[in-house]
Amino acid sequence: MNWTDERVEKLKRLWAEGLSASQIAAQLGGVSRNAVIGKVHRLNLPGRAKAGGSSSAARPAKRATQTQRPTTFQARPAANATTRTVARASGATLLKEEVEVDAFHEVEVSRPLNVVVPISRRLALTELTERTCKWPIGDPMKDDFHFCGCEINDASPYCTYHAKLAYQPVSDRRKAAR
DNA sequence: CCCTGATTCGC
DNA sequence: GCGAATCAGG
Repeated sequence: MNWTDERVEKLKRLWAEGLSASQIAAQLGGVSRNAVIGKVHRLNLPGRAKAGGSSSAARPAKRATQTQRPTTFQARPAANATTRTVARASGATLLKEEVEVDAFHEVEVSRPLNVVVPISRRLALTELTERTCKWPIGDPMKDDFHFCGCEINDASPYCTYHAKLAYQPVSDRRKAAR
C-alpha cells in the first residue's frame, strides 16, 4: 500500500479524532501501526500527550467528540437497534418483549425487556482479535458495517449476549414458545 | 500480557 | 519516504 492523498487525509482525520495508531491502521488497512506512527511524524502532526506529564503540558486533542467504545457490557437497552415493544400472549401470561430487526441476519430477534446487552464497539474486521465478539452488525456492502467487538473471555466467537442469539435462532424460539 | 506513542536506522 | 524493530511506558 502507498500513501495516496486519500489515505493521508483519512489518517489526518482519524488521528485528529484521537484514534490510536493501531485503530487507524486497522481502518486504513494494509499498514501497521508503526507505519501510521511513522507517517504521523513525517507529516509533523501533533503527537499525543505523555501520560504522566506535569501540570500544564498539552492535553490530548479534542477527545470530547470522540465516540466512546466501551469494552465491557453495560446495563442498558440495546442501542442502535430498530426496536419496538410488543406484547405477546403466552397462556395466561402476557409477555412483553422487544423485537429487534436484524438486517444482516434477516431475522427478527426477540428478547425479554431489561436484558443486559452489550454496546457495540463498532470494530472493523481487521480490529477483531481472539477476544472480541465477532457478531456482524449492519450491511457488509455499506460503510457502517462493523462487528460487535465486545470483550469475551472464553473461546466463543461471540459475547455472551450474541452467543445466545447465535445459538438460539428466532425460529427455534418461536417453536419453543408454542 | 495487553496496549500506547516515540525513536532509530537500514532499506 | 517508508516502516520494522525497538524502547519506554500505562
